[in-house]
Amino acid sequence: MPKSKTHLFGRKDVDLSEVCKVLAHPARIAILKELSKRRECVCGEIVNLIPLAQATVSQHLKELKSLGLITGEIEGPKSCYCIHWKRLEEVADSLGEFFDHLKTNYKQCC
Amino acid sequence: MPKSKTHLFGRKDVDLSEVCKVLAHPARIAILKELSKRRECVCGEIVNLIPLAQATVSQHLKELKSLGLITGEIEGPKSCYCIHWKRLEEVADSLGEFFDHLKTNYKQCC
DNA sequence: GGCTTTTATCGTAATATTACGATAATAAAA
DNA sequence: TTTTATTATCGTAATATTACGATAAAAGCC
Repeated sequence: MPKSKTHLFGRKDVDLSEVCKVLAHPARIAILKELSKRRECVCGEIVNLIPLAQATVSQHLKELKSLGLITGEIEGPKSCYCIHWKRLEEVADSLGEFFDHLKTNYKQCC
Repeated sequence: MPKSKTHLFGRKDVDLSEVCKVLAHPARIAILKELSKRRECVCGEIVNLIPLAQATVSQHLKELKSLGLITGEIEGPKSCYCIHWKRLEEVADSLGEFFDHLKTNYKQCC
């Protein structure tokens, strides 16, 4: 596509679309689900649970991290990824608010 | 990217990611907001409200339509797009359930 | 010190998305 | 019937995403 046009849209719309973009891949959905299941952040297993190459999983983890949905500390041969619950709540709320906002204008028309 | 790997993931994860993909563009967020404001589906205006070329807006509308979020009837020089509220509710619910599902596993760890 | 294990990053190819001009299609208006 | 207005579709270029092999980086173990 020629030049990106995101700057022509409102901050809120862009933010929301970026949240959705991060969630717009089954691997990232699956990673969030798996991470939520585990009490301890033994997350080396993530690579084995996701049917993609290690490098690819690492890339998906990075995107989740960039949105703040997960936190990760790596110590050499170990890593510790887990869900950043506070941020997850924020993200869930902003999506919820978006739908609620649409619904406040509900007027059946066709 | 080489071959798509979506078939390696569960149906639910894929469905949810596709919902998010459709919402992952500020123009489509803006279109939904604008459509929700209008009682009547006079939607030719949409093109003027979105800072993109007509062809591009039409393409975004098509994607929203493909997910069932909007309905559209075109009659020659007029069109009638509006929000498909029932479907919107479904989509909102599936996202809400996803976050709720994650939260049921909430265990603070780091 | 070298080895092992785990994860991140780099480079790169394949594919998907985004964007728009040009054009076709549609139905009403003149 | 010819014009006019509106919207969809086609073709195509630019850009973004996805995926992976290869390699680097980190920290513990021998």
